[in-house]
Amino acid sequence: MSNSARANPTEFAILGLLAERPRSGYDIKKEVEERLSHFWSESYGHIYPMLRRLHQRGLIAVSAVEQTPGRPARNTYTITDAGQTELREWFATPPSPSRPRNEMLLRLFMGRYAPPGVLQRDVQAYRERSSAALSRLREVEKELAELDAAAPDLVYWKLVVSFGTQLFETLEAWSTMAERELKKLG
Amino acid sequence: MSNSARANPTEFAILGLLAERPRSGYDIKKEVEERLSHFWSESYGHIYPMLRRLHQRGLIAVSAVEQTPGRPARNTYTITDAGQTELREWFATPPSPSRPRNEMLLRLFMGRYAPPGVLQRDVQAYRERSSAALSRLREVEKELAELDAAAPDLVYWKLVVSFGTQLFETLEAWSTMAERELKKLG
DNA sequence: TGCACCATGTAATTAGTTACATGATTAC
DNA sequence: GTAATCATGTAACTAATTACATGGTGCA
Repeated sequence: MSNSARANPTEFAILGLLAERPRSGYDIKKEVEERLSHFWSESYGHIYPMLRRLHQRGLIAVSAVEQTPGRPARNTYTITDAGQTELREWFATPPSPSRPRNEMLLRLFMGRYAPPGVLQRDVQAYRERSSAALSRLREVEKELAELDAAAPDLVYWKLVVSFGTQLFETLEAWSTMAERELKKLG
Repeated sequence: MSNSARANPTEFAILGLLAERPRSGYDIKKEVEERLSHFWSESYGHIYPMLRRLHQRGLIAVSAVEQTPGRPARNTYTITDAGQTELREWFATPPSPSRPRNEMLLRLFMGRYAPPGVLQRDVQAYRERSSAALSRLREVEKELAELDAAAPDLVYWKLVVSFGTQLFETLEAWSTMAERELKKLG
């Protein structure tokens, strides 16, 4: 109902994080990077204007918290009841399947025009990123295992993390194979 | 060198397809859908303006081909030598890692706020899309197997397709598991 | 002295989608 | 007759990034 102009997923990423606890714009960005980075991303240039919009729409409240003197005031945003409602209503409309855009694969598809060596480097970099993401997620997995089994988020977080580990294992394996194939070409 | 404003991958998707053979804007869109859809996407609203820009920069040439009378003329675009050079130079700058945006996972991450049943439907839809993509790619795999083994593109296309099959197998498996877990929650 | 981090935000730009507009042909 | 496909494009809009601007704190 609440005629939100149009469901922008960024809006809900923010609302969802604020539903956990109040945060500043800076915190939100950090949180996205630390906990959502394997499936989500946001930039300051998107977060700050969006916070203002959410505030105008009454979905979040702001409080300027003075910190240790001299430091800039921290704007802390809290989700309102209207925001809670909006968040829950978001789930009613199914997610739009994202149109994929994998530049590395585009290059590989056009491999015929690539100077020698380039694709091997591309794939290698891809593998390295996949491996790094994988080790990071393995750590997260351990952290989750230590959480209280009754935590209401645990099931969901485990699913999200296992998505990541399975995905990056596959990407790592594919990259290794692809590197080998490309090397054969000389 | 050729000071291209900034490397826009869409530009190279188009240039790469035109390097294979001359095509119309309509053809390009179809080609992207039929052959690149598991890792790339383009819309008319992006392709047509981009074709004009590429033409202005001398990277492609146009010829209005009259067809059966009454039909609109088909604008056929051909890559120029400058375009060929540009395409090859593109490979010099490494691909920018795409920032991920998976709305289904965002919803799952915030699963605590979801009304019952919603996430199961989300994941189910995700699995169905993965399965569909997988069967499509299996067919493509068969088609590739029948191609001339000496075709210069074959190695690259096989790698791209195997990326897809391995990816979607993983996504399918994960979805099946996730559906089961979510069902347990009631 | 300099770097990393804390902290907020705006401006300019690009990327990219969706909706609109038009109209013929072909196959059912 | 009606739906799908062929075919081209523009206009309006939204999403989102990058670069810019500012300045303090704490640590090595």
